[in-house]
Amino acid sequence: MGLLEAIKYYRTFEAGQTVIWSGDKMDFVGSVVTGIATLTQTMEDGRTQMVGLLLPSDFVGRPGRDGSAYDVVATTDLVMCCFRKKPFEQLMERTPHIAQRLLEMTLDELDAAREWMLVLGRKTAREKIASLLSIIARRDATLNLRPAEGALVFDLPLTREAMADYLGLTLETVSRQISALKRDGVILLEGKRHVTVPDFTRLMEEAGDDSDGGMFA
Amino acid sequence: MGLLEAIKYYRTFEAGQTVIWSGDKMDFVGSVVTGIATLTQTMEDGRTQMVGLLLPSDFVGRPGRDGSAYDVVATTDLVMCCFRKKPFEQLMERTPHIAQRLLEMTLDELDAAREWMLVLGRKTAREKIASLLSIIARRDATLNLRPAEGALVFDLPLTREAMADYLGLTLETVSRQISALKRDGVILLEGKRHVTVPDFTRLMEEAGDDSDGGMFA
DNA sequence: GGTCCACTTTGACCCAGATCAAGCGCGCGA
DNA sequence: TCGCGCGCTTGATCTGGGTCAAAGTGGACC
Repeated sequence: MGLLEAIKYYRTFEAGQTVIWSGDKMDFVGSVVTGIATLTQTMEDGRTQMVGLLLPSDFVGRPGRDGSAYDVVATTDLVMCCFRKKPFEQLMERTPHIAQRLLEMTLDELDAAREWMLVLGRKTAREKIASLLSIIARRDATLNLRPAEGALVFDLPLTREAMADYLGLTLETVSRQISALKRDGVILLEGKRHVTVPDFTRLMEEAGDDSDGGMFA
Repeated sequence: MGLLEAIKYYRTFEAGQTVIWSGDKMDFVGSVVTGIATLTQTMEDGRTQMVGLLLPSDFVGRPGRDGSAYDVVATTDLVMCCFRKKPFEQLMERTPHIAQRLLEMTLDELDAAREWMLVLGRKTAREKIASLLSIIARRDATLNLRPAEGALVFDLPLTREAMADYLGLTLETVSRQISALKRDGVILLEGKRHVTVPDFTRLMEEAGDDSDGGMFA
């Protein structure tokens, strides 16, 4: 929509910077252009759980709600494309296709969240790590249009601690399980972050996700 | 919308009956009228995780997808109001407000799913049980328009096993923690299912949710 | 080149919750 | 009325992952 073009603007954030604090008023919505951000919830005693991983093209914000329910943090340098909420909402009223597109994206996110509930509730630490790696590998492959054949290679966009927050584990357990997967030849590591997956099917099996890799677009 | 009225029909299911199997083609969408249904995912080795609890007014199905990603099971006798998918989708094209309303509901579900990710990933067994009880109490109170003051009374709509599936626990742990909450006076039990919460604030504290009970509409 | 600091790995030990195994109680059908 | 079965409780034991502690990277900045 050209109309959206007219009211958009860009914001940039440095790695580590908080985009929005939970509870803050949020007067814009937007989407990630480049970089990675996370959505996290925190309990009073400091326990935290990541509830969303925002990659390029993902939508941020909630039309019809004033405050953010989560902390949004840039984990890498981040560029976002933003729209002030008011005009965006008005535009949505007048342009049905925006709501329909947004509905589709939200349903995708809901599916991802439910997939993640299975991971959090029922998988072992090793399976959790394998699940996260396969999701990152898959999304990375689709974003960069690399063929999902043979060895997959990518960089982990998250620290061990962020992975732990995503998976409901401690950073020590994350580190141990990654070492174990490396020892067992499921992955190869170069430095701390650069991962090679020689056999994606093997990784899927380790994730307990067997069957094929359907499920995600 | 009167147009929706024109194409709706009702289906009933008995407690325990499966409404849709994961992977099946689903040629309708709909919403719960009375009774309770669950959305669950199952791994090949039989581990299961509930990923949604459908109470009256909740929407089932996904416009724009053919198969169901989850098992949908009636846990009580169930009445659903259904629309064949094709006409519903066509109607959605022509009637923007339906998509907007659906978007709102989906965003609410997404929030609930994210809340649940915190429960699954970071809470202790006792906190998980308290969280589930407080959610059921809250939804029950809003549905039945009882004032949320003084003692809350409700019936558990789930077996211990279903609660375990929701919470990522075993049914033994669920049973033990419910006994513990009873012993500590957080709840009173009459029979296996009838619960009285003498002090809702206390329950919220046990859930680790402190602060007030905002969050849900 | 050195030193700092944030990130990571690894080890030793412990505990919440899983697993395995009996029993209990209540509703239902014969 | 009896007994059968399903849902639930309770106990004993085991273990995956948490906790606490210490050391190993490596890159950024002087």
